[in-house]
Amino acid sequence: MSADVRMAEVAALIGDPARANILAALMGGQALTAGELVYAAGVSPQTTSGHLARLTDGFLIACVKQGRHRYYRIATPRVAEMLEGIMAVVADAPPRHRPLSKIDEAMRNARTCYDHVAGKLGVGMTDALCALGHVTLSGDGGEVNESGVTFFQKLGVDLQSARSRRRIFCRPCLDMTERRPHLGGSIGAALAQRCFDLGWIERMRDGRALAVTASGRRGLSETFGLSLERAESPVT
Amino acid sequence: MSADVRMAEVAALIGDPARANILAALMGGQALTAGELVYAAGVSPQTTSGHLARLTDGFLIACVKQGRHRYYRIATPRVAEMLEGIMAVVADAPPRHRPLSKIDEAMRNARTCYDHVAGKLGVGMTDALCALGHVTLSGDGGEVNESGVTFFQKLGVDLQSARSRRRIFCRPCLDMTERRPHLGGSIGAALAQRCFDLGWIERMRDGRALAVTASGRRGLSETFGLSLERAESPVT
DNA sequence: CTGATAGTACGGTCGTGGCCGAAGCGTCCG
DNA sequence: CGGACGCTTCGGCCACGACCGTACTATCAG
Repeated sequence: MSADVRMAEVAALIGDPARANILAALMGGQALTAGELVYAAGVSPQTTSGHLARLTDGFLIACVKQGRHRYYRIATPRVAEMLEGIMAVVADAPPRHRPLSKIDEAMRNARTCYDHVAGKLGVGMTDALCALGHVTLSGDGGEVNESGVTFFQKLGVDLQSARSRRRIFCRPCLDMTERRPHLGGSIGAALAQRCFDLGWIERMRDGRALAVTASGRRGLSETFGLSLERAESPVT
Repeated sequence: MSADVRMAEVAALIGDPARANILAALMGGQALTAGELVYAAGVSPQTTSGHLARLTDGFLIACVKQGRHRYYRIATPRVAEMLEGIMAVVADAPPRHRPLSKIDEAMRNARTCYDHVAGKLGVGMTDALCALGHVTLSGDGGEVNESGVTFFQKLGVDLQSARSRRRIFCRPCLDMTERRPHLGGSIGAALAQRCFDLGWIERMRDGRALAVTASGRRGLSETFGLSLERAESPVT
């Protein structure tokens, strides 16, 4: 009973549009300053500050001071997973009025989803991994096959740190825009990290959207057999 | 952007105490009548009815009419997983004021969590499965080992229907009261179902709490090596 | 020191939404 | 058919909380 009340409190924190915008922005995986979050929230600085304080009190986000800036980030991976869960329900249920074509083209192409890759690129890589038999995804879970272990090691993905305890974990994360699963979990995070390290993808200046570099285009084509639309060239 | 607004809408639905109580009650896995949910919600029938309408509109719960009753249930497994995610965050973060000793003894001992077993019993079974090497759980995922496949088959668990696509899925679900993971996912559901079929556990009259029967005590002891406290005898 | 920028705290206004009483439908029973 | 029951709809009351204007506290640059 008491736990239900706490559930309501947490949900109510997420249930305000301004706060939801803030959390969605932070789901990009980067820590952002209060000022940047003012822009994301779409309300005044004072109001945003209040929201940030409440989210911090509720342990949904954490704050570090740095000079005269304060950087906010999602508090824990568990919080990120919770938000993914909500977004999955949202993406799932409703052919509601707008089919949300207002989302930025670059965002739909490639973006981060907390700590892994989403959008057309994320779904494409995931499809390739499944098609090549490296990974098997079911409706609500998945696993890395033998060939996948070899594949990831050859690619230089750090499987060690991806095994949070004993075994690599791998799970589908329903893509908000594509309405199909992309690779999440610790293996998804490790793969994304490796793509950054290889210089295949870079964050665009708006933070969450990703640009595929020239070497990335080559690498992704050779490794995953992906041929990417011209659209992802670093326009901005 | 538009997706964030929808996220806020869904979260706001959960963010009301009365509605959170309703959803928590339905997380027992059974469909309940509006009348029963009035009791769970803790508000008047009219108000509850309004809440039920809003939850239905938001696709979080579904309703079937049956005679003069209306049975409500969680709309989809995805919604259930979302709620589990929120409860995991709640159970995770806070040593808040009350260490919630107000929860019913029977509930803490054994209860359903949507479609699988939670509480001391659920955690106990899960620990046993891990200790015997049948199942491996990591922080955010898990898998059934070779010996586990044999074990479950011998127990009569329907592995076929537990493979939602190709492979059995298995994941940890953070126990609200025990603060440790118990077995969730489709394999958790199948195991719970088998325990019901074997007559090892039964729902107590309040719906969510479970009673371990005499044969259940025997079976759980032989199969999992669990020795249960006397407390779970069907008191009510 | 002054001025500029980043961020927070306070106080008052206002709208959304939760709540209940009363009343309205369907369903079942004798 | 009349009445009880299950549940919903309607209307009005009230409060919580989101919002902004103003004012305040850090940090940095010169």
